[in-house]
Amino acid sequence: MDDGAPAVSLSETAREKLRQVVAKIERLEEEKKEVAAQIKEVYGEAKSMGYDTKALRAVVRLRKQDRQEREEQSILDTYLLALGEIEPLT
Amino acid sequence: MDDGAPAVSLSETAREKLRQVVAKIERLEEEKKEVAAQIKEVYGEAKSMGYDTKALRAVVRLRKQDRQEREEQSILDTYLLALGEIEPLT
Amino acid sequence: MDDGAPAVSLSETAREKLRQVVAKIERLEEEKKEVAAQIKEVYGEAKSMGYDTKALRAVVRLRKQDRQEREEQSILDTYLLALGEIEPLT
Amino acid sequence: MDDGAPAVSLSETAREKLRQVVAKIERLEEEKKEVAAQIKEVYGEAKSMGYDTKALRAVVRLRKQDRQEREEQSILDTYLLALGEIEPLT
DNA sequence: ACCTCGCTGTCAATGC
DNA sequence: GCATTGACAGCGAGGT
Repeated sequence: MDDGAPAVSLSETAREKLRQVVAKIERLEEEKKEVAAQIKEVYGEAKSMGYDTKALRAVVRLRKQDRQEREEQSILDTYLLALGEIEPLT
Repeated sequence: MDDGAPAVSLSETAREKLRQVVAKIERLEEEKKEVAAQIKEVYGEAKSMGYDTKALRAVVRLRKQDRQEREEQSILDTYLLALGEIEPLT
Repeated sequence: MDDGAPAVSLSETAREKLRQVVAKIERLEEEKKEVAAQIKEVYGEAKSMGYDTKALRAVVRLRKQDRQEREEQSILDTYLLALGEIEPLT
Repeated sequence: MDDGAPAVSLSETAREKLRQVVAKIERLEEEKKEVAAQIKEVYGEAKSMGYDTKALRAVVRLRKQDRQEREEQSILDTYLLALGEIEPLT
């Protein structure tokens, strides 16, 4: 049963703090939404310029993957180097 | 470096087992696809009978939500109350 | 303003028909859900048999792609080439 | 057959334009990522202050839903009424 | 360490 | 036809 009554009460101070937290999150989510809209816009413009959107997305995706793989590799190298498993380029 | 050569080999038995697993998954995905097609079909028939498809989908969606939403409500109420959500949104 | 009152009324016959349509859709969606659960189950079993689930999913995905794909790849190559991401065949 | 050779070539001008488009998208995605990280951070801080993160997320989600849902309700009510999901205003 | 859940990004379908 | 919206699969974080 849920009668809608909260199980606990919050002090006014706590409520105020909570409000701030939620407000901050919502503000940031709004920002994120705007940036997402801008990205969409760029794809839209590209499309109306004759670009193949799907391929364009694929390019961006692949480049991201490559970046990640390289990143992982370099951390890995750092570790291996630290462990003396590989030699630095002399 | 990845020369494309597998790091390990599978016995014939293991290969056979793998084949079976993949086959089973693919068979189930096929089934799922068929059911999805049937659903689409029903909406199609409904539409050609004059139903407002969008509204129909909304009904189904809402009924599903209603079935779900019946959890965590208590703690939630505390927060919502604190945020003044019990009052109309300004 | 939405006072919750429907804009139009439906005859009893129409209501009955509507009920049937919704029921049929919900039944099919239930089926679909079950099949999805079975797929998940297969992956689960595979995992507990020592399979690398992520790799397994990749296999299934690639096989599906192979079945479909053999398009757009050339546009993609064009883009990647333009960006210097891949090398032309010399 | 896909031998990896692009079907078409791009002029230098076109290549430059493509580069710009991709660069712009990547820059915006970077921004989005940063904002997402900030959001995550806020949740993290909230948690270390003793908030129930799950509930907090639920609050944010519900408030978003509330802001949205205020559409199509009229036709919808007709259908829901027919299905006995809601009662007519007596 | 595993598992669940939520989020994100992609793809297809529908309406304008 | 394009734009919007919804569905789905994949990934990652967080909790147990």
